[in-house]
Amino acid sequence: MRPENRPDGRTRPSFIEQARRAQIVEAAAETVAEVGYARASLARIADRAGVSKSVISYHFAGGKDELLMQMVSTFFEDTWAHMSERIDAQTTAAGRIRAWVGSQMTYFSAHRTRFLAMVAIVDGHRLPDGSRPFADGMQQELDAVTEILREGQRDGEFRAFDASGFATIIIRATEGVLGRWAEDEETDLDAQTTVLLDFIDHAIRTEAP
Amino acid sequence: MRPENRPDGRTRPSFIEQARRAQIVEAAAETVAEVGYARASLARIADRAGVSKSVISYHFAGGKDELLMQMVSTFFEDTWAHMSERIDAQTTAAGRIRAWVGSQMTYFSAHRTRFLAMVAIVDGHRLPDGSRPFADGMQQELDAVTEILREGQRDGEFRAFDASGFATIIIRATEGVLGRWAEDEETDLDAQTTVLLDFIDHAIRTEAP
DNA sequence: CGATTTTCAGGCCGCATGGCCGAAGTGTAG
DNA sequence: CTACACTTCGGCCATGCGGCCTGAAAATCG
Repeated sequence: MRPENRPDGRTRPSFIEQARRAQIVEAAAETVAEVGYARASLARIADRAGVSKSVISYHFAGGKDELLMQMVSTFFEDTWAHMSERIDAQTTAAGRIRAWVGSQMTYFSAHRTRFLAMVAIVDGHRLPDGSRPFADGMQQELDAVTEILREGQRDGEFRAFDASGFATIIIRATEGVLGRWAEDEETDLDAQTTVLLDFIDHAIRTEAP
Repeated sequence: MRPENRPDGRTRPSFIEQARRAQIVEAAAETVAEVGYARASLARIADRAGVSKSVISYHFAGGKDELLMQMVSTFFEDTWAHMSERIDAQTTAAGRIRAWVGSQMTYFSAHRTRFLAMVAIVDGHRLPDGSRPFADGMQQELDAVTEILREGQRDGEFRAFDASGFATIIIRATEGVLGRWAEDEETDLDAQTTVLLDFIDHAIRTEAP
C-alpha cells in the first residue's frame, strides 16, 4: 500500500518518489508525442520508462488521468516560467507581444517532445464526464494577451482593432507555426518566428501617417 | 455476406446503401464531435445511428478506418466545392485570399459538427503504422495559398514577405478562429471573420506610400 | 406468388486496456 | 541484526474495443 502521509503535509516526497514521477512523466510525454494520445497506453508508457505498470499506479494514485494532468501542469509551469521572465522584461506592449510569441517559440524549440505531448493531451484528453479540462487555462491565456493588446492601443502603439479577436488570432497562429515545425523537422523555427513577428507587427501597429 | 459487384463497376450502389452510408457517416461525425476521437467507438456510433454495429461493418467493409476516412473525404469535398466556387470568382489575389478565409468560415458556420469532427479526426487518426493520413492534404492546402500569395506579390498587391510562412499563418489562424467559435457557442463568427480579414489585410497588403 | 439476393440484429471472439492485488525486494532506523 | 516502511514486480481481473458469424427479416425480381 502507498504511504498516506502527504495529505497531512507531514513528510516531504522522498527523493525516489520525485525522481520516479519525473521519469514517468517524461516517458509519458515521449510516448504521447510518438504514437498520439489515443494509442498512449499505460503499458506503452511503462515499457518506455523501463518499469512495470504497477509503478505508475503506485506513484500516481489517480491513475492515467492524474499522470496526464500532472504532465501538462508541469510542462506548462516550465513554459510559463520561461515566457513570463521575458515578457516582464519588456516595457512596451509591442515588446510584450513579441516576447510572448518569441519566448514561446524559443522554449519549445528546445522541447519539441513536450510541445507535441501538450498539444495532443490538451485537445485529446477528456474527463469522465466528457468535458475538456484545459479550457480554463486557454481562456486565461487569451485574456492576458487581450489585455496587452488593449494597453498598446491606449498608449497609441497599436491601431484600433478587436483586441480579443486579435488575441485569438495571435495565439492560434503561434501554436500553428509551432505545430508546423513540430511535424516537419525541416522547418527553420527561428526563421518562421521572424516571419510570424513580421506578420503580427504589420497587422497591429499604428498605421504610417 | 456482402455483394461483390462494385469492383467490376457493374451495379450502382443501391439506394438504401447510399442512404445508410450517409446516415452512418453523419452519426459518426456527431459522435466524434461530442465525445472526441478517442471515445468515439463503433458501438457509440451505431447506437447514435440507431442501428447495430454489424450494419457499419456491412456497409464499410474496411471497418472503422474506412468509415472515418470516408467521412473526412466527403466533408472535405463539400467544403472545397463551396470554397473553390467563391475563390475562382475573384479576380485579384487579395480577393482570393479573402474568399479562401471567408468562404471557409461561412461553410463551417453552417456545419459546426462537421468542423469539430474533421479536426478531431485529422489530428487524432493514425494508420496502423502510426503515420498521419491527412498530412498530404494539408500540404496541398498550404501550397495553394502560398501560390495565391506569390501571385499577389508579383502583381504588386502584396508587399514582400515569406509567402510559404504567411500561408501557414493564415491557414492556422483561420482554423484557430473557427476552433474558438466551435468550442464557444457565444462567439459571433461573422464578426470574427471580419476581424480576421482585417488582421490579414493589414499584414500582407502593400504598405501605404 | 415464390425464389433469390440484400440487409440487418444479436451474440460471440480475441485482444488491449486501466486498474488492482499479494508477494517479494530494498532500504533504513533502532 | 532486526523490524518496519517503502517500492517494485508479475500476474490477474472486468470492461470495452473492433471485427466476425449465423440466422432471420426485408427487399427485389421473375
